[in-house]
Amino acid sequence: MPDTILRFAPSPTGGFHVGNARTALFNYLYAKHYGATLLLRVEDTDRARYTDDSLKTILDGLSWLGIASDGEPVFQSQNEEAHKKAVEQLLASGNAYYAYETPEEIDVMRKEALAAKRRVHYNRELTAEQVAAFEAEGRAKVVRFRVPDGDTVWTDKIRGVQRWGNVEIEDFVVARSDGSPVYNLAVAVDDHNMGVTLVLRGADHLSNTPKQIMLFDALGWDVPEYGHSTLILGNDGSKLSKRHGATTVTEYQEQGFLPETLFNFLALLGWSSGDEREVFSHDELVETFSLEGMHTRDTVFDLKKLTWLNGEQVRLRPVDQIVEDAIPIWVSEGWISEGDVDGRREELTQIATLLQPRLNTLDDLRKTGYFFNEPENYDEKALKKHWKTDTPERLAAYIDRLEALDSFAEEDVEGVTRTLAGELNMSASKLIHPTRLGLCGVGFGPGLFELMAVLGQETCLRRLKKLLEVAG
RNA sequence: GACCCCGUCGUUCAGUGGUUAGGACACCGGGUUUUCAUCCCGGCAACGGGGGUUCGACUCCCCUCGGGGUUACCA
Repeated sequence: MPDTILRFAPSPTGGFHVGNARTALFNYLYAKHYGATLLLRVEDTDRARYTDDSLKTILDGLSWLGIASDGEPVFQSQNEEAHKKAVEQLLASGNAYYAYETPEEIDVMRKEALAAKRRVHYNRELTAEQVAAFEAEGRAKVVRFRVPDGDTVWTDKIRGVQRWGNVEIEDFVVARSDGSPVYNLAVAVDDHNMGVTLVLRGADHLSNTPKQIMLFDALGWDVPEYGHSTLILGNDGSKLSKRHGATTVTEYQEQGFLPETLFNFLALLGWSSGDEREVFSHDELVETFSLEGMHTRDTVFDLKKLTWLNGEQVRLRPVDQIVEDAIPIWVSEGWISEGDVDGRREELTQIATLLQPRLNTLDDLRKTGYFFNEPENYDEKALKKHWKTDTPERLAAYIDRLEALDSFAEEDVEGVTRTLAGELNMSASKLIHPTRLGLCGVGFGPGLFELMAVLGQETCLRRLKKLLEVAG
């Protein structure tokens, strides 16, 4: 049994759409799970829309996600000779012909075809005189594939037997009037030349498959196997596009989602393990993946679930990794500088430890300025709720106690807090809430005592005194 | 319009002839906690409809309805 060769064939004409990323992921998982080869082919034949930037975005996205292909990428534009040769072969064997219809004529033919409920019939049998006349006229000609009679059938690895009546497919263009190859031809030729044996792609390619199979047949080549996964939908049920919000890997990366989250989430969009597990690591996914788990039902991209999953993945990361994630964000906020990092690593690690359980996205790290700066104002709601008439007096007493502490470790701070509360015959929360407000400016955050220990005695005292001044 | 794909809670996955139709996200309660988050407990909520087949259908078949995709000298 020959090795399975897969390919991922993005077209660098824009961002790295999550749907494409998912296709890449399924190919990758298949390759890793079943021990196949995954090739990367860059479909750069649309010169008008191609950009280097887009190619870089896709390549960066793949490596960010941890999706590696085997060997060097193939650039479709460099296979033009092979494409042309195939077109000539098709012409020579009578499987393709020159068509001279003008766009205007095609327009009319389409309307007729629509009215007659059939496909467009192009003139397949031009006489030598007609050809000479068109040439003399200087009419442009394209090469069209002569779609044979009968059905095109394949057994889809995901959907089972698929049958298309060829009458539903009009003679499609394989080479433009400038001689350049059109998509389906280029794909068939490249897949053949790269030795591709299994094409795994989205359901949006379902209608291309019979065309490509016919091309393989006409060229006398072995037809690869095909498997078509689902479509990713927006929340209104239509194919996920810009109007639904973020659609590219890059955007999610920028919003603070982790690569392992996308990797995990994308896999769940069109595949499931069969059991109830949903949180997977890279290795678990490779191990658990199977073609049998692939779905045929389109799935909606649920941002809420992605966010939840990201929280799960954040909690799975080692805290040192969270520190690394946080550093560039805190630097960009101006809270720390690159130079600080090495000297403050222990402190930063403590902060990350407190933050990790309550992070949904890395972006949440941008709301943690109180670890680095004094609050500039105090949340009004929290102030109203926790600032009573006797609060200043109690806080003053609390400050005295804190000032007297020799050790500012978490348990010492907690001890002195509870002791004072006991002496004043009140609940510790009467101290805790105003203190949090003074330290953070907001009414929520990590456990107060661990927070205070990380901030340190001096900082806590300074901030509490300021609060007393401003609010008291 | 034609062709194709799909049809279980709002979303998602499981269920493959006999189940109180299960899990997750979201949502709503409750517990834990100094707050938030985490965590724990509980609740809400679905087999689109109609015919068959069968002793028995969410599961099989047909029709219908609904949603989506494709219908290019884009990829």
